[in-house]
Amino acid sequence: MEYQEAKDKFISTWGSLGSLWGINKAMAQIQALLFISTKPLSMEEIMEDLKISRGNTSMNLRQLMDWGIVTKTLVAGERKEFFTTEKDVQELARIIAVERSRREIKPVVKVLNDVSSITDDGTAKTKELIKQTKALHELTETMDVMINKLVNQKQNWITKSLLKLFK
Amino acid sequence: MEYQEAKDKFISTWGSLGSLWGINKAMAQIQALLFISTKPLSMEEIMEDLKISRGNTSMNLRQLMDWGIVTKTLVAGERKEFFTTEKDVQELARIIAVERSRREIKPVVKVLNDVSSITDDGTAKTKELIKQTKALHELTETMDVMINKLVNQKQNWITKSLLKLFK
DNA sequence: TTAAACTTTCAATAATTACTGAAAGTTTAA
DNA sequence: TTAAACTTTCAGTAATTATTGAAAGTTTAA
Repeated sequence: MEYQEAKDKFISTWGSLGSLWGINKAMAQIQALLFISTKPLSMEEIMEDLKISRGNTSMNLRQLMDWGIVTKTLVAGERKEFFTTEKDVQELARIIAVERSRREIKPVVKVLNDVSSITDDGTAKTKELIKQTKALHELTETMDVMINKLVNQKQNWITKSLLKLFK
Repeated sequence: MEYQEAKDKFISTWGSLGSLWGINKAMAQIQALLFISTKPLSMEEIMEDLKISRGNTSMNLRQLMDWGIVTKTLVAGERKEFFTTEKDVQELARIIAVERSRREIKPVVKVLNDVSSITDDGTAKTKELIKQTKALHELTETMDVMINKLVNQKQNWITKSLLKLFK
């Protein structure tokens, strides 16, 4: 396997993986492309490399910037905009964890809390609903706390956590 | 908010959440319904409650069984099949974690390993591809190991882990 | 056996989600 | 200013994914 094949394989795998963790294919592919690029890329270069339209590129770059994963970079002497992604995997993982917590987990915790707080009318089904959603609420919240604490350890957090868990 | 409203809210929230962790809406809704039910439910009851077709119900129940989250239960004196879901949230979380590791993480680790093992032809771009995919490989593998070890602690694993991490 | 009760399969279709491309908008250099 | 260089927006369309429903398949009781 030589460069081009390996590159394509990486980008397409990362792309289809994206949908699993809640971002779309193009978004994940753009990030992947930037991740292995040796220099900032322009919209033009991204479109050409991934064979996607200008509109699509623009929209997905914006989303990546909203996530805080990609940033605009100025290149001396160039008028157009260039883009780079966070290159440190641990930092990348931190950003993603925090964003997912904010976007996905927090809203769910809220709903679970609301649902589990309905008044107990004494019926078995109400009791079961309360009991189960309470358990889910507690679990989800614990996991969210865990993620947010882990992530605050910054430097080398994943390895550090692994060590802590199994020493 | 009384029972029916709370129930609907829970089922629809869980349903839309499903797509975030890689299962479809109907599948997540069926699981949610079983999760708060006080007794095993038949296909008929599930269809009616969620207003989905027989075919859809059948296919998604199968998937839930493939995941190991839902099981068939026999009800005395009844010919048709009844279904129940794992009721313990911690056990549920364990099953999901293990399955996701197997279905999603493991294949990615393999691709990353393949890609990062290409021969270094000395060019900057090849060096960058190798370096970055190696870093990603290492991280992904560490996280996978972490998940699998955590999950083997069985009883009360989430709370235990939280304590370990922050004592 | 057979036929009723039930479940599964799958082609057709609906619903959702992603993508394009051209027009509108913005910025910058002259 | 203005016009070239560039980016964003968004209605239309394409691609993907989920759902239906009816036919085929299976099981069980008589």
